[in-house]
Amino acid sequence: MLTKKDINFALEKIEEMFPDAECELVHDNPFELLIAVVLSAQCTDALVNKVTKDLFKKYKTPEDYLAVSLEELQHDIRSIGLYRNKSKNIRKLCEMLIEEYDGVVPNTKEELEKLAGVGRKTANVVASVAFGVPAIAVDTHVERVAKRLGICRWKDSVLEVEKTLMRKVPKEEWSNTHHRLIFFGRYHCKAKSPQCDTCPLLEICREGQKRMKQMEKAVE
DNA sequence: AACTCGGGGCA
DNA sequence: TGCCCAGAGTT
Repeated sequence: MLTKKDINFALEKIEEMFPDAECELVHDNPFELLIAVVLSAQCTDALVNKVTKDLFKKYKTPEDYLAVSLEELQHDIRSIGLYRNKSKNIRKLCEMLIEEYDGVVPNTKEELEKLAGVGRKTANVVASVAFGVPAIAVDTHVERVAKRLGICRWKDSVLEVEKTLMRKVPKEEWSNTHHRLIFFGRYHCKAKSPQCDTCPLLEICREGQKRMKQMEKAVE
């Protein structure tokens, strides 16, 4: 298992690789960010941004999403996929915001996660990006990277990955950490083709060293 | 713990 | 043209 020192080394190296890693979703306010992150499940930020560019001109408030038919909302977000579930969740989400929070997006992870369509990952992203709450959002990229590097065990659940990261990373670095790991996972430590041969983290990476040894054996 | 939703991106 | 995916809800 990696030490805190190793992880700090890894995060510094990743920051050198991706100095401007940050949330790529377009958002002018917490409500728009919340909608954008809910829509982003299982599709790229670029695709979400393509949809929200027009969506946010048409829908400004929770009331706006409830003012149109479900079919109309589905049509407006259809190009991102999973649109039936997401449109229903957004309507429910907006109802809850109006009922329980007077139309204002709550600013804690706990309150956010209770909203429809909002899981732990979405709650953490919104809390940290919109409200500056210390949080580490663990998506498939972060999970894969943490497990490959050896920050946690392969069998760990997403929740365990998050807890381990929070334990081993200083709190003031939490909000930066998930963006760094997401970028690293997306562009370098890819699911199918990790680029270990050019990776600055190789010296501390459990999976990377294993792969390089296999490469050497294959040559012999 | 496994299954479902889904159009778009990419090999 | 077929495979996979920046999650969350349901069973």
